[in-house]
Amino acid sequence: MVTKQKISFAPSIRRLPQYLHVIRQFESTGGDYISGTLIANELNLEPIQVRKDLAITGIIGKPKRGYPAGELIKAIEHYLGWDISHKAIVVGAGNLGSALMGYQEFRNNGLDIVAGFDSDPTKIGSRIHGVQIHNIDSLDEIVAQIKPEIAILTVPSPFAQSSCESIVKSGIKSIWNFTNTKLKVPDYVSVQREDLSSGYAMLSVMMQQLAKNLDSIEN
Amino acid sequence: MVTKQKISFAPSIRRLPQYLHVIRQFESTGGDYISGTLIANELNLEPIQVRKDLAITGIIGKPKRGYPAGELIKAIEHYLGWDISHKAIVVGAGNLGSALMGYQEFRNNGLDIVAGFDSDPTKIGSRIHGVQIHNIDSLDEIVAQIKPEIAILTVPSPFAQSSCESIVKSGIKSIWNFTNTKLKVPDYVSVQREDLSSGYAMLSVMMQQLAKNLDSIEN
DNA sequence: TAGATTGTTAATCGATTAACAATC
DNA sequence: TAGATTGTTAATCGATTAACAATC
Repeated sequence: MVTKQKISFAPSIRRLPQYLHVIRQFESTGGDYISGTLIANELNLEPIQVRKDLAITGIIGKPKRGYPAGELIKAIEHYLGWDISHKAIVVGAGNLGSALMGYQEFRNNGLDIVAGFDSDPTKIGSRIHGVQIHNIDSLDEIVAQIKPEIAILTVPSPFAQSSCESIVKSGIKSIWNFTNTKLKVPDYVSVQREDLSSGYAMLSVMMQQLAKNLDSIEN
Repeated sequence: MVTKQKISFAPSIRRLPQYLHVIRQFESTGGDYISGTLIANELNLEPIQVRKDLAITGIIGKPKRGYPAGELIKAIEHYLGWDISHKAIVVGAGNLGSALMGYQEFRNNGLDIVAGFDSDPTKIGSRIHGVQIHNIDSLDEIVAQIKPEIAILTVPSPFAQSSCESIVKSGIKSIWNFTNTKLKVPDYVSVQREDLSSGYAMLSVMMQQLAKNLDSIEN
């Protein structure tokens, strides 16, 4: 049986795209070797953390000089699988779905959104950011044709579970879930949850600490 | 000096909204006492983790019965500050900004989006999901009037830093950053970064493990 | 009552940070 | 060369999980 696995080094993996961004910028301005210290300064992190994180990609740096920027970019991209193209569909072509279809950053990193799906007749047949929108009823058929690896789920939450089931039935095994619904999926399907509420919770607690700090200064 | 602080219990705080969602649903169907075990089952977590997390809100449960649902909801809401209204503005009324303005989940949790800002003349003066869109040049003025606590930043990344500076100058101290830009802000301003790339990185690594597992089964 | 569930205390696990020799 | 930076090994820190007495 394929057991649901935890991803090791999750915190490091989540930081890699930030590094990639900084290193690409560095390279595009003609930079040659980039040090962990420089990356750390740019992102308000500790140099040792950057070095440890980069090590998981297999890159070897040069003492005193840093890491060869070009190779480092390739190493991160390869580690993340961003050096090859991944076809994806967007299920739910509302505002959020539309935003994601137009997100250039994804395309730069191998995520190729090839189709959108919606139930709204005024959207079906149109193109959003160049992506053709299909009737959600034709999901099975079109997935069979174009064989995408990823489904990005951006429907309103009441439709999340049922849409998810259509996606699973169509044969897609990776779902990026932007709804606030905990999806029930078979073991062989993996779900990455993108939970805006959790970010809002963090923001809220930060705000309370901010208020507390101001109080303690004033009094 | 107000030093930039780390939030303790961040992982627990991030899970609280999920619990809240489950408990509200439970209560709305007439549920009385809800056990940590039930919540854990619903979210594929360990009961002990749920109990530990709930404990930080100060809730006291009853052995054998669980937690009083109504009180538990109030405790979580209060811990997060979601029991009082927080005025927010959205800077950048593109697709993502529009999606957030229409996100009912936020309104249910005290986040009151009272104005949007954009530089596009066709948007200025209109309403998106009921929210009035203003010229970004009038940010200062309107913030002075309505005194929002939070700015949600959804401009294209080339404008992120400059928009951020306008926000800071206007006096707002909490920024929810949906751009992929690392913002440079004074010490007394806190930024919550919502980084879609990090989610995509996790998804990508999950997909690789999926592929590896299938391989090992086939061979 | 019996047994499920709580809260507490301790053990484990993994991530971050520190220390430092190696080196370009 | 001198010194900044690497990679490795160890120490610390915090989060998760386990064990279990208390109890409704």
